Amino acid sequence: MDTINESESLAKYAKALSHPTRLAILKHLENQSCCYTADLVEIFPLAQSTISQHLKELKNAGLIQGELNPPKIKYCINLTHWQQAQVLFQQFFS
Amino acid sequence: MDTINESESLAKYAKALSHPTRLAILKHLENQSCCYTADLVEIFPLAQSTISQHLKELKNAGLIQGELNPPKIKYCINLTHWQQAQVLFQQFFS
DNA sequence: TTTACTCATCGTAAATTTACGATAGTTAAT
DNA sequence: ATTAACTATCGTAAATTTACGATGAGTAAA
Repeated sequence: MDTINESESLAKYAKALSHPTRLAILKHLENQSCCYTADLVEIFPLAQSTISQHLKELKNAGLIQGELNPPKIKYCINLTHWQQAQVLFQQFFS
Repeated sequence: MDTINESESLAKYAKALSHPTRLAILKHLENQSCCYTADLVEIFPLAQSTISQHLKELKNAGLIQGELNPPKIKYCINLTHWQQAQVLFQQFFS
């Protein structure tokens, strides 16, 4: 990956991490490994649609992935991109 | 620092890093150690006011600091907060 | 004091983000 | 086929972000 794309990817990941709710969702996914939207709606004082929106952004950034488990959707961390983000932040700060 | 403040700090740092221009500014400061606003205006195809705005956000996030060097202002990385951010991201991804 | 230089701030417009309630879609069970 | 459960999407309003040009503030030199 060239420098330009690295920078764009890093900005993309940083944006995904730039909201406390999304950080908390990721933190929760780290502990639980996976969870459903409804679990998060119970935890956070936010509407279901708002949680869904945050999940969508995390998914678009590549940090999580949704696995169909009808009628639920099980969200997990996307380890590949997660580790890529880890490396990019690490490189950036070193 | 407790978990709540850590999360807020991390979100704040992530937000500062969430724009490619700001990433590039920080990258440049890493290499040059310091620079002036005018230097950045020459490098980036953006108005001076826009650069100044990005610098203000980086300063508010604590990642850089401005040192008066009249009539210029020399911007440098704030090593204390920089390292704090580094640790927070590192902790988050581990 | 005037001029020149550097940078911040103001005012503003367009785009994006964040939140909500309401609605639609999907699948399993009845 | 209907219903129930779970989640995404739509529509929308308020807030924030990003960009610009214009203006203002501060200092050094003439």
